[in-house]
Amino acid sequence: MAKNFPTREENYSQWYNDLVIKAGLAENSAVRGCMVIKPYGFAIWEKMQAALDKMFKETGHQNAYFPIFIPKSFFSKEASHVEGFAKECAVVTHYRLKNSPDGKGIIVDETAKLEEELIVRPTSETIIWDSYRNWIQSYRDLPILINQWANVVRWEMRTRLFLRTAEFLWQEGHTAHATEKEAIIEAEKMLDVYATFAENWLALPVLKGTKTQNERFAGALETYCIEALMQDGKSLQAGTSHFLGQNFAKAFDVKFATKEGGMEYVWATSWGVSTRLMGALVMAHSDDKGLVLPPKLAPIQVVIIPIYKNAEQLQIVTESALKIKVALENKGISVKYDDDDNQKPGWKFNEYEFKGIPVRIAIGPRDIEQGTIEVARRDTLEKFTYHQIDIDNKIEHLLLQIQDNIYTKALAFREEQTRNADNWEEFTTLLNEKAGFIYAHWDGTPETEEKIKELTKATIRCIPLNNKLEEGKCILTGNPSKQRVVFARAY
RNA sequence: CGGGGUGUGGCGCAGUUGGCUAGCGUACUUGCAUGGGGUGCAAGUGGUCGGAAGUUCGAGUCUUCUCACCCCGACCA
Repeated sequence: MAKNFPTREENYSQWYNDLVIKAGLAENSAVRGCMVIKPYGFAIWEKMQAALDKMFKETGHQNAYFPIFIPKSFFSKEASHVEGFAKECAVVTHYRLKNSPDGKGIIVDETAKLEEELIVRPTSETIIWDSYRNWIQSYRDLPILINQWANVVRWEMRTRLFLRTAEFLWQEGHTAHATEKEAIIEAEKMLDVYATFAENWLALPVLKGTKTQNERFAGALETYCIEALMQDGKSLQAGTSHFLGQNFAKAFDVKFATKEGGMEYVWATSWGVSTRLMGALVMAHSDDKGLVLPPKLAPIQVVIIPIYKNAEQLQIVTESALKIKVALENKGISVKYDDDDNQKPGWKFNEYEFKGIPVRIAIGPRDIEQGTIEVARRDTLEKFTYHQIDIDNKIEHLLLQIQDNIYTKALAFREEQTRNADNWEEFTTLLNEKAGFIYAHWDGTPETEEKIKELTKATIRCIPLNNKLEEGKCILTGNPSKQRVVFARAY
């Protein structure tokens, strides 16, 4: 199953594609650009959802659901929003099919043309703000803190499993506030939620920052983002949170009566993370032997493999194995006991390594005699012999250690791949040799950013929050600059 | 959407200037042995060669069209 698998060194992009497919996370479907998320991949996504959903609720948000279809006219109400998404929208024009007159298959019934065409949502700001108009009259109705879990469609030219697909799953938060300050605090708070999630669950260190004007969300006044570094030195935008100002309130005429009796437009935010996080998870931690999953997101945290020569031995081994399984499960650890007789232990070892199961326990007759088990950890590929006494606490502790180690390793990698460039030559040399994050001065103009992108394919990933101010000269134009920004090639 | 590449049992591949019954590895099924790092031996199942049309006595092989996927561009909150 996992043979003929390229190394990261040989072909990083092939390594990723093969890994996603061969580990059973997802596959391509009959529809171009759309993926099938398979049970193992979906189980990981569900764990992400559960953790995020809890964090959203803890910060006062409620879930709701808005339609997948958006009337075309809604879409054009916010000018920059339309401009940003128009090129990648799927459009519903008819609502009926009929048998083809020539008897060959089925065709669109031209008489069933929609009065107003519907856009399949690429994001839901417009349809949601159209509802908010009816929900908001007074400052007493604010804030509105809503999240929805949904699928969206963006007709991408070039797709890759999880990283960029035509249809993807995500959550989108849409909030409405009485004041600018409150909205900005909300946008920043949710960015923090994302960063915390990335670090604690995905074991992925992220840079928090704001986007430049060029990279900003269509319709936003400020876009906050978390950026993560992948093992090939490219950056991946892992989540965004937008301060939308009053743009959508004005477009959809959402006003509220203030305490003082005036009428004001509502302030808005939106924020989202998607199944792209699955791609980030894979690319950040996995190795040439397959997936490496952080324990907190692994659908199976521990696999137990029996070693035996005959039915009699299997029975004895199974008895011990199941005791361990129960003890671990009582600790809330998810355990699979694989007593499938069709595969040999060696085959299973490789298989579970490929699937990224954090901890593997092997137990055989020798262990039974000695009261031990063999424990192997996926992240370091080390093997240990543990006494069975107090095994639940030991494994629980080991899982925490693994989670921690995966994060530490990713952080060390990022630090190693983060450098300063003080002039154009240093900048291009770094980009060509190592990529990674490059802190460099930029004169602050969209034109310069555009030019740098043209010349090097590197973009400004973010302007870090709480960035250190420092006088310098733009690496391209030599114009004065007050701070370094983060450049990288990106997904 | 432009340039390049690949489509042959589930997966990975071979198949010569068109020629006979389309082959190999792996997986799968069965049996026996084996079992602490992808187990060995033996037998067996499985393919309208991506699809359509054409050239030909004869097409996996040649021609045209088409579809899908991969790589590089363009595009990408």
